Amino acid sequence: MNRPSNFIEKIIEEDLRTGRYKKVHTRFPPEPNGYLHIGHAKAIVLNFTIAEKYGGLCNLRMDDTNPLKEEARYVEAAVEDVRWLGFDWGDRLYFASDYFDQLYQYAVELIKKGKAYVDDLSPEEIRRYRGTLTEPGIESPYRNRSVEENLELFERMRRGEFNEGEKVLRAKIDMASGNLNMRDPVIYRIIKASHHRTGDKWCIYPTYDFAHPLSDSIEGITHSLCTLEFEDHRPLYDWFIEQLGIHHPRQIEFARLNLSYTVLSKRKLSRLVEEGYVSGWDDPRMPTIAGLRRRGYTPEAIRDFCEKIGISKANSVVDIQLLEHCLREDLNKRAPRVMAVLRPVKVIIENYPENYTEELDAENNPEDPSMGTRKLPFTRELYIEEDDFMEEPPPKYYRLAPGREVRLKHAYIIRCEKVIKDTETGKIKEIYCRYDPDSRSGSTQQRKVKATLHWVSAKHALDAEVRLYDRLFLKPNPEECEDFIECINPDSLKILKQCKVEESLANAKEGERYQFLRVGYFCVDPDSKNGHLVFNRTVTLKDTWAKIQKKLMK
RNA sequence: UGGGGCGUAGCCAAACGGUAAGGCAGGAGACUUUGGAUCUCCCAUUUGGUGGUUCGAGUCCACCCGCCCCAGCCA
Repeated sequence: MNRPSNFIEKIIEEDLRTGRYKKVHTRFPPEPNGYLHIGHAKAIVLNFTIAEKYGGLCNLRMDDTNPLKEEARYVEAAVEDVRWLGFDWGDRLYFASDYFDQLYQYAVELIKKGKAYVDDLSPEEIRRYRGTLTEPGIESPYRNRSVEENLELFERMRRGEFNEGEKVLRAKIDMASGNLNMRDPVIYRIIKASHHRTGDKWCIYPTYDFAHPLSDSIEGITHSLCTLEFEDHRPLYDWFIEQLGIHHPRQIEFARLNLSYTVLSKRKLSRLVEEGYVSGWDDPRMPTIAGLRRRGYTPEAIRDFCEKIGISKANSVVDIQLLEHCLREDLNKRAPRVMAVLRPVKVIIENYPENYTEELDAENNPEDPSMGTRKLPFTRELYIEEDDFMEEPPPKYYRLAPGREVRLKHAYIIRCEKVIKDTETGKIKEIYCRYDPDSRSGSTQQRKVKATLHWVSAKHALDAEVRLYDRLFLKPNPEECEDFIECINPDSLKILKQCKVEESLANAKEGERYQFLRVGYFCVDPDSKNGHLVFNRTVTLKDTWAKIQKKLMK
């Protein structure tokens, strides 16, 4: 077995060695109140890969203890996302709500042991009685009710005899504890709402703090991996487990993921969706798994990223460029190359015969010859990219310009003879060139030119819509703005409708990913229909000219 | 000022008490029929600080400094 790759694996190996646990059983426990995002992916990858590495299992469990916030559509989305990432939980898709009967019994047991009581204090009173960070709390006047009375009251709570907020069940621990979580936390509350799974069976629901550790125990989880903010809930979880004398998982906390130029809190992501700043949870600018998928990310790239960032207890912000690096690295190996011209300008090859089409061979992926080749039609009239021509080229600009020669990818070397401009706007309308018939790609002649351009045959090219996505936020830390909404990048989406793509893309299917030569990686959006191609820009290629330009600007 | 954590490069992150891995970003160059990819080289005399223990300290001890989390009947 490989060496432990982080502190959690070290602990697990120690536990296995000392016999504290005989096997490893983890779980990924999302609350179905929103879509899963890249931060969840970190936890998913961690839990599933650890289970696999140590020959154990990982459950998928919905922590659905609050019917006010949870919805079935979110569980469906979560299931789809985890599966898409490539993980398998067998038949172990569980729900905390499956344990409501058991949890109720555990609560009754605590009452019988004198370790829980029904409190009549209002929410405001409970808050006031809790004390502050520096002062101890005050015990509720209802704290010392008899076991019988508590049992009866709790049963009546269950039967719906009280209103929401009228009564709660609290653990009886220590109102003077320095750890606020131990100051008699609420473990059951009255919520008269129907639950997405249990319907109207219950009107009292366990709190997360009660349900979570006990659900882990019920499932026989050995290592409960969670984020740092639950570190000081651990004594409470241990307390429940010990009072009840049941299986004791070991909780280990790690730092949650933060990513530069993005927000990863469900509250903020919901706001982006609800207030319409994005088109939905799966908008390609969203850091949700669904958004990344629609953007064209591969599960492999996301998993690789999750492994590269490591696991520790230090709060950190990972540079989004690392995610993009993992993406490019994966796509470079697998994406077929095609030619697409985003901002077309016409090129006419004066010395090329009219009404003549030549079929040129083009490799589908220079990184992987097994992906084969395809035929590309070459004709007298082509489109090239607007930025690939400059009438007055600055230094270090190697592309087409009057009198300059460039190669057309997979085709010939052309020389620019003259340009026709729109007399009114001054915009370049047509570029007239001559080609060198002896310079065809693959021919023995090896003339060198400084640049190679991508192109499409005007007659054959297909029209396409291309959506250029950029980062959603302008600042590395969107929290810097008073309201993170003000940090939104107004140019995070640019739609280009006049793009020209090579005809081989005619049957491109939803979700397929391509490299548009020299431009970037793109994938077919679900909005794409027969006769109306829509591509999303997944990520650009590294553009060294852009870098040179940036430097010259300074 | 109570409790719980965390400080190793611009960003992540390794390092039985034995002389600071790796990745990203950045820089320089080679190569190139994608200015892509690839390749080569550079990028911490020092681990928040100060003392101490030790032949030897990022690792052990003491004190100090800084940052994060907790006062939901959210998770």
